[in-house]
Amino acid sequence: MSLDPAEQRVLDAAKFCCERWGLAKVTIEDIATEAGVSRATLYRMFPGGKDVLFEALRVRELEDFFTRLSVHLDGAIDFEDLLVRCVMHATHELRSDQHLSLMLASEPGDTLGQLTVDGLPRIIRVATVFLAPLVDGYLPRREGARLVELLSRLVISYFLAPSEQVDLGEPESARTFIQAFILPAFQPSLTRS
Amino acid sequence: MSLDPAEQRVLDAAKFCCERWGLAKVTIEDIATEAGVSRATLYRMFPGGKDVLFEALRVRELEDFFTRLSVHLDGAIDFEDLLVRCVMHATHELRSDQHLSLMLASEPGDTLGQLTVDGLPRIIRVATVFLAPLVDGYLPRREGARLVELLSRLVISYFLAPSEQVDLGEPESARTFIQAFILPAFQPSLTRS
DNA sequence: TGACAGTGAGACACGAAGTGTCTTACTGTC
DNA sequence: GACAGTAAGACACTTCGTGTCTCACTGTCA
Repeated sequence: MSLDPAEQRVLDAAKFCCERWGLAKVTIEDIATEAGVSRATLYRMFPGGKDVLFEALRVRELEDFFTRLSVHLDGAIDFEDLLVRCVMHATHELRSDQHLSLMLASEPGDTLGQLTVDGLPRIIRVATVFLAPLVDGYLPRREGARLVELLSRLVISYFLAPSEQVDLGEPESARTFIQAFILPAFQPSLTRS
Repeated sequence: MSLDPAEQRVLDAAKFCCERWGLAKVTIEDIATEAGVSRATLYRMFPGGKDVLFEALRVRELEDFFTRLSVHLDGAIDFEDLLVRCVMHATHELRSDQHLSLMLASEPGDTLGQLTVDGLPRIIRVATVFLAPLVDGYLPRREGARLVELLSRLVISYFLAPSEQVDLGEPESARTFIQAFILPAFQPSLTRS
């Protein structure tokens, strides 16, 4: 979870190299050089090499994402407001993520995989860790997890393929969407509004 | 000299791949795939592989450069005007060259080498081929070659490291420069002004 | 001063990937 | 129907990246 400064530097270097050369062309050597550490040190920090390193990078990025998101959720006045803020600011975060758009442009296949197929379980896991406490007041634990998963899938889908009907980055549109498709499904389980 | 369309496509692909991944990371396979030809065809076109291919690319870029430059030199009214236009538009070309600035940013070492150490003789050679006919009316052949070499070196130097004193992209500054440092050296050899 | 943890440098074997050449089969053209 | 040009892929060879290991060095604590 908590990484020391040297490990953070290595992850920064990995991110930088990845933007510069693309995941497919980066070598451990590139990252070590960029981070100013030796290859030996890098393997000591991330035993398993490239896979483990990029796994750690994705987890860090994801945690940063939800940390930034959480800031916008604090002032939510009720359940509906919480969900609207959630999908809206998550959408904004995704749209303004430079690294993500670079990766989507240069290596669509892998990056899409990280958002949909291979990476989605992790996204949902981290989303649940961060958001579950916030919905805990409104829904039973199990229902909360279902909700977080549903919202994660929807936000990603609407981000990747924007809809003519719905723009989850717009407050009104997001509110209408939440009211129409989300709230009804969870109304029966609500412990308070 | 004259390349067929397929060879042009391969060179375009090489240029594109080079911008995307950098010279160090590009493979012959990447270029062949990008150009939509097989590796065998690529080796038939450029026997010697990567070295020969990128050599051909540099020559083509250089010829394009001087072809574009020549357009601006046609209306020169006298020797001084010719030289001023020459350094000014060459400077403009260099400054607005997207590919060049990408390469300078991503691989400064190699790119600088192509402008100064390894690549300079070729630059001077091509410059002489293109510009000698234009100065032929004013200077003996041998003096013309000396002049072209001198100007090439100066334009590149001022492009790479801009001066506080001189901006060869500015007409007045370029004229003052030519008058002060170039014309006096070649005045004695002038066959007409 | 001496144990100690962390690091850089580099050797090493292994496997993956890129290279350059070749053969074969296919396609369109004259 | 000969022909030129090409894609595809097999091939041996080389280079490069990987993961592990050892050793020497450095700064930090006792």
